[in-house]
Amino acid sequence: MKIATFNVNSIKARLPRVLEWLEASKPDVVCMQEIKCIDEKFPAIEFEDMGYNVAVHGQKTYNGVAILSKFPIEDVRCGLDGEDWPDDDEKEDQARYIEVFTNGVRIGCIYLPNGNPVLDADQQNSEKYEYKLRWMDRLNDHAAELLKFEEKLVLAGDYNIIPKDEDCYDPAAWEGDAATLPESRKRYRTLLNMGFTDALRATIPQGNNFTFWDYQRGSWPKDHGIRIDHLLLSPQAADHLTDCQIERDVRGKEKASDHTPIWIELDLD
DNA sequence: ATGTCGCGTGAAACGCGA
Repeated sequence: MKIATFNVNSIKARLPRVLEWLEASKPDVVCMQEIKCIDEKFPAIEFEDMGYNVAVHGQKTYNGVAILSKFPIEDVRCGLDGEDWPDDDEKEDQARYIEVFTNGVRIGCIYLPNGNPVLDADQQNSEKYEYKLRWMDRLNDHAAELLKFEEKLVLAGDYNIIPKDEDCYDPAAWEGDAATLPESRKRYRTLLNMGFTDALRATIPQGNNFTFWDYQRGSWPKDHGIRIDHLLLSPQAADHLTDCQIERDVRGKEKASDHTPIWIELDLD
C-alpha cells in the first residue's frame, strides 16, 4: 500500500501537474495540503475518473486539505478538538486536518500552521506563532488518543517543522524561523517520543532529504531546500514499512508546487 | 534584491500568505 503526501499549493493551479504525477507514481492514497478551494470547487471528478475515492475539507483562498484513496473511505473526520481562536469567535476556523480510515489504515492529513513571522512589532510572540504552538498541542492530544486504538496509523503532511539542522541546507539561514525554534521542534519531538516513527529517517538515517524549495532566491537550482513534509507511523504501521521516497523530479517541472511529494510503502500482505 | 508564486478583488495592480 503506497501512501503519499503532497502540498500542492492550490489544486486549481496545479491540477495538470498532479494528474500526471498520479499517472506516473500511482499512489494508493494521497494526502493533499493547501488545496486553497472550497469543497464544491475541488476537482473530485478528475480523481474519481482515475479510480480514487475523495474526502475534502476545503477552505477559500488559504489552507484546505483532502485525501484520495483507491480503497473505500470510512470514518471521515474534519478538524481537531479544541478551539482555533479561544478568545475570538469572529475568526474563521482554518481547514488544516482531515482523517479517514481506508484499507485497514487510519490516515491523518496535516497542514500545520507556518507560524512566521515569529515576532510582532512589539517583539512579542506573534499571533501566528502562538496559533502554531496551540495547534501542535491540539494535534498531539489527538495523536495520543489515536494511539490508544493500537491501529495502523499514519499522520502525513506538511508539518512546517525542520526536525534537525541536517534537514535544511543552511541551519544559519533558518535560525529564528518558526520551523526550527525550540518550542515548535519540541512539540514535534513529543510525537516521536509517544511512539511515532519518522518514515524517512527509518529508511534513510541521515543526510539532506528535502521536500520543499522556496520559489524565491533560486532555491531549487541551488538545492537550498528543507525537509518539512513528514509521514509519522504508529508502531503497528511502522511494522509494515518497507520503503520511503521523496520524488524530487516533480519539483523540477514547469509550474511546479514549491513542495514535492514523499511516499511510503506498507507491506500489508 | 523586499529576489517568486497563488489568491481575491475587481478589472490593473496590490495586499496577503507562504
